[in-house]
Amino acid sequence: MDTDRDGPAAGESRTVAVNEMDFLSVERWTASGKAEPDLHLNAPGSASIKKEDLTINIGLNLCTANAGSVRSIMDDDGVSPAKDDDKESKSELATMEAELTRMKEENKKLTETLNQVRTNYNALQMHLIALKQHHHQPDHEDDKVESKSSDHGHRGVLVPKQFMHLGRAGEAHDHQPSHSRSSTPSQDQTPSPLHNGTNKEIFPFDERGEASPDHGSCDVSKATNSKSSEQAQDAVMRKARVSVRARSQALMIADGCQWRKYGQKMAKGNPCPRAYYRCTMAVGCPVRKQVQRCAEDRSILITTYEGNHNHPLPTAAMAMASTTSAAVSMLLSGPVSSPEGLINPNFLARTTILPYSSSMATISASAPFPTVTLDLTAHGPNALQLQRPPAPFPVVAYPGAAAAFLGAPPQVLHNEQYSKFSGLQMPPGVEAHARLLHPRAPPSLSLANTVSAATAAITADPNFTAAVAAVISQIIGGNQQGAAASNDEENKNNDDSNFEEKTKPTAD
DNA sequence: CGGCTTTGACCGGCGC
DNA sequence: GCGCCGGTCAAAGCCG
Repeated sequence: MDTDRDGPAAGESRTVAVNEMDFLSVERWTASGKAEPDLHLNAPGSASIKKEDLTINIGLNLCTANAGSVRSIMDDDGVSPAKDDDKESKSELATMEAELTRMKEENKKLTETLNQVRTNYNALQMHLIALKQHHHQPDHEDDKVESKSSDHGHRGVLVPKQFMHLGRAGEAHDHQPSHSRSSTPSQDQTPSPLHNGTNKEIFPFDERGEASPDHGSCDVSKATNSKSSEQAQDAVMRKARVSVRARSQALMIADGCQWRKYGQKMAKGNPCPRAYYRCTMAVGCPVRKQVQRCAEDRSILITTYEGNHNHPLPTAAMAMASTTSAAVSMLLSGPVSSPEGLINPNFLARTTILPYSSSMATISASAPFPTVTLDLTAHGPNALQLQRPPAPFPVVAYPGAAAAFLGAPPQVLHNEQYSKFSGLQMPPGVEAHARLLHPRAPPSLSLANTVSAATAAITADPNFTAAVAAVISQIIGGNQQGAAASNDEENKNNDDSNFEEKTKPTAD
């Protein structure tokens, strides 16, 4: 209880009451031994928060920590030192309870403030990145950023849409013409319940991928044409997808969502028909998916997701969703020129720590739209492929692959998930390496690591569908709902078992 | 009877 | 401008 009184050495940072909001819970101890607020958003280029925001830290921790933590914090503040063996503590206890209640109420407001801070942080980072991009590519990149932000100036911040909202849900607010008919449900959908009001939440399957305007060309002159580039950009924005290749004999993989088939077409170059499904778990959910067998190997089922759910997902769905969303985050992170196209340096840097993934990132210039391909069938180095348009994304690079995911609820990927990953599938030393790269890794540890681990785990298991269910669901789904995780345990298990049951006969 | 699948028609984007 | 192609619609039929 008194441990918090003795702070670490001066200048040393420590984390207090690690919890859902631990990425904000950093104190810096000064030479005087006094903890002074030094809050950070745990992200690349983290932005400090003003001193008055210390209340965010305290309030949030109070609401999530146990009573001991509460007492510790209060001790630090000298408000009401609790003494368990003292009868007089009764009144102090009442005071503490009142204080706790007050802070819980305050927590709601602070959470909103926090969301705003995060929004502003992302906005600032986007702006910084845009400036950096401008520094490296002064010809045209910034023009697009500025034109883009001016188009959506009603949001009040200079943030490329690409990173603020990856899914189709944003279309309703963007007043963009849809490529489909105006009567489609996606046009008038309501804001997602998962949305925290910051206009930047990344949903599971949130992969509109607002990206390159000139996705089919590197022509600079074309890029300087703001009008045409915007149009092309809009087209790509709607099209970023996540494709999952899985070896299965089933009609489609069980991903935890309910789907309704609304069409089937014969696609060119593939004798197998392509089936079109839309999510029916909620009215107006814009998520669609295409299911098609691979022309070369018909035992491989290719499932392509597009759009973002406007409803909470079951655990099993969250598992796949988180993984694919993470992949999208990487896809949309910063580009780096390569002879073949574009490679995200963060992705490479992080994925290559896995022995399985020495060359996981490959670029397909044939992909008309940014597409992440999670190849769950491969046992070789190409288990995870990134496909993006051959041209650079016009808006900005996003140097922190995980940063996009920071927009998602922090419980999506978290400590336990990471440790589960580590314990289950990460090779020895990899986790240590990862932590070396990211000393405070768990809360926002690179998505690349997560996906890489998932891919490695899956590819290491010949029974890949069982691996998908058992590994990803356990890792991500087990904690995806924060406090509800424990309650979901049974559901998770059920989902997992269902998943396995559905897919088992198909997994070789 | 409601929900789902099937399937031909329709629409829009894109390349030539 | 035309044709190709991907994606979607919607009527009809099926199923529990």
